Amino acid sequence: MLRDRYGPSGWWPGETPLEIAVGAVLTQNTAWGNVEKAIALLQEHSMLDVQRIHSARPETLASLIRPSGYYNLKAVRLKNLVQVIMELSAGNVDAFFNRDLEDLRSVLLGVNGIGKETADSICCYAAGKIIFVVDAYTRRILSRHGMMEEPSDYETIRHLFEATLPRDLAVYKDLHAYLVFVGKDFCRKGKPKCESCPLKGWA
DNA sequence: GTCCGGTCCT
DNA sequence: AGGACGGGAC
Repeated sequence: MLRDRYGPSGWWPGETPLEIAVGAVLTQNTAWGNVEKAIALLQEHSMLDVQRIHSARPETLASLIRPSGYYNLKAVRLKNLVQVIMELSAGNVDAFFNRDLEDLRSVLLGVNGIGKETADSICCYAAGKIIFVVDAYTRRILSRHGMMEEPSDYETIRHLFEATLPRDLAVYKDLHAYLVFVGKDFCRKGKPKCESCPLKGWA
């Protein structure tokens, strides 16, 4: 239903794996529009770079990513992320992502400030690994359609999708993107627009 | 005033 | 379990 409605999603927005990973951290509990401003500022200051982020003062980084909110917290989180890229791959982003999914995921989860959703977003969209990303929209949509016992564990929901979906990276990328589209535009927290929702009639 | 593509700490 | 982090858009 969602593919018919939306077509290829083109997700994740971002030109490079590093930009995608940075975006994944910056968008934590934050509207994407604000993240775009922050990423644009990083680019304008040539700061979308592992070495630059690594050597930047947290306050400098924070001032650039200010529009994305939680800027002091996220500045440290970005530095934590590039720190592990420096340590494990000498700052080589491609090399860092070129490891087994299990390995990459556990390394990312070991970074302070990167939880499951952020780790899986990076694995899927920056590293191209087949892993399904669960977020607040996913939970809300499943819940409202009576497809989920509440509260459901992150891993339980992830495995629910992974047990059913074809092992196709494009499908994984697109479905999560579609759920975000539906979550933003229809299955909103406040006033859901069920009548015009693409998932009207689904369960 | 509410909500946002969470996560960590107490 | 509850609180902190926070600017920007509607």
